[in-house]
Amino acid sequence: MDKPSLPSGTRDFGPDVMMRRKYLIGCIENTFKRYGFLPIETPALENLRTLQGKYGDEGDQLLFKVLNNGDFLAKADEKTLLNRDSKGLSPLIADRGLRYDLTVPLARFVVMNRDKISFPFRRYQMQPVWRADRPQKGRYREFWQCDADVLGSNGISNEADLISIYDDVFSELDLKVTIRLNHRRLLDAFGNWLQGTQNLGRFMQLIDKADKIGFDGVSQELKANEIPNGIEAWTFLHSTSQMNSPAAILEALQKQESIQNEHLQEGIAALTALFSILDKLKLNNKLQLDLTLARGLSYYTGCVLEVVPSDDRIPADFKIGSIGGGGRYDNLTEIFGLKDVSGVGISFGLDRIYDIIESAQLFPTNALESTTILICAMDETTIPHAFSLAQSLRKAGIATEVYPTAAKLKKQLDYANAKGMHWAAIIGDQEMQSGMVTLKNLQSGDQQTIGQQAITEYIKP
RNA sequence: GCGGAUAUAGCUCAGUCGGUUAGAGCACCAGUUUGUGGAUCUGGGGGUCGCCGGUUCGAUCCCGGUUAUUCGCCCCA
Repeated sequence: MDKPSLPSGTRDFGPDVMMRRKYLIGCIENTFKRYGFLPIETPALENLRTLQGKYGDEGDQLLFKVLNNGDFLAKADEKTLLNRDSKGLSPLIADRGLRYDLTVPLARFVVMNRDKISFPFRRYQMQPVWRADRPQKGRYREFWQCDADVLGSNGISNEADLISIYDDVFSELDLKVTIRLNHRRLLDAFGNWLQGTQNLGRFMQLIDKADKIGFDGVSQELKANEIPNGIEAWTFLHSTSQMNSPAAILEALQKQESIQNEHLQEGIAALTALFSILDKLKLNNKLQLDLTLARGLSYYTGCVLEVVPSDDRIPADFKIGSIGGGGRYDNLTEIFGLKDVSGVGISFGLDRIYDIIESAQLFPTNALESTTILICAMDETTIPHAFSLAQSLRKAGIATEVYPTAAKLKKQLDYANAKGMHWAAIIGDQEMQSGMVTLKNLQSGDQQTIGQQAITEYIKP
């Protein structure tokens, strides 16, 4: 018999981990609801046509494809087969794939259900996604995203709402983060200076690495890639980003002659409006207008957002990258045949948030609580009685278990301890005859014999 | 797609400069006279030392391959 194993990049979650994941999920979901978002779910499988071409070339390569059923090779082209041409063959044998994120499925959903949706459509979705990436620390092949998106509204106030959600959730989780913000239009404005959109795309890719390789690293890469005016543009961007107020940054952009065009004005107008709302909100976490933030996903067209942890309690060597991201995408539904629907959304990377909070030991201890009381029967004949007591406790909202056999008391109490229970109720001959129960506090060790009705009052804090 | 590291009990890991019965802690089971636990004690079960091949009288240990895991790079949550 083979040893059982898991596909790489996937994990089982035991009860202790699940309790904490549920705590995170609950916190995020409650916040989404508080902002008026409604849930949807979509299938794990999507048609590959839906997924392909939305995430850039790199993204396409990371799609998990699902082999067709039936005798698919019979229909395959002979040349392709004989040439062992994987790229040519794959469209012939795989029509479906696992979803890569929740945004593209949302766009498909909205297009298909446009008649039932009233816009602006505020939906949230918390489901696993899959990427055929090389697993490493903080990177899994199956991981959860928790998304909130607004579709069908251009208003920049939506961005303010979403930033506020980020702030609320991480405040509630007691994790200090920095929310980075930029606008694609501001970067688009650099197109002319860099002499072309291709250079601009490469430029954005390179400056996005600034956190990792620093100012000089990016400069070297720009030089190596021979981006026209790349160094000049980067030097300007970098120094401008150092300024501490958004107003100062926007002003500096206005003064830079090489980027004067309609893109720049559009971006500045949007951000000015956004900050006029955000100025009225009290945020607990740092919000940073960072012109070097580009973000990889190719469908963003407006604001882009990213959340990075910035909490002192995280061990210094625990580096894991961003734990959330989002932005505005103006044309995503158009690909599926619905024009003029702008979308904006954010995503929480549940698994990374878990890893961070675990590393900083910020999970509340009560996130682990499970069963409150164990009923221990001393012999088989008292088990039915134990069940009737359990039923009344459960009706009172107390999580109750009956130990399934009349095992030795030591064993039953060991079990209660292992599950972190607070109470044990012991029922034997003595209790049966008197109609009482021996109630033991497993933390203090105190115990007393009391009437069955009194238990509920006793246990409830 | 590229590079590094690792692979021994259910888990975390020792170890053998190549040599007879491969160890520890945790977990599990049993007992300490049959109704009192959360690090009492005693005992017990459990391993073709990842897989295939080579060197050798002899390989868990050395060498080659392979697979898996893991950490980086690319990219990303």
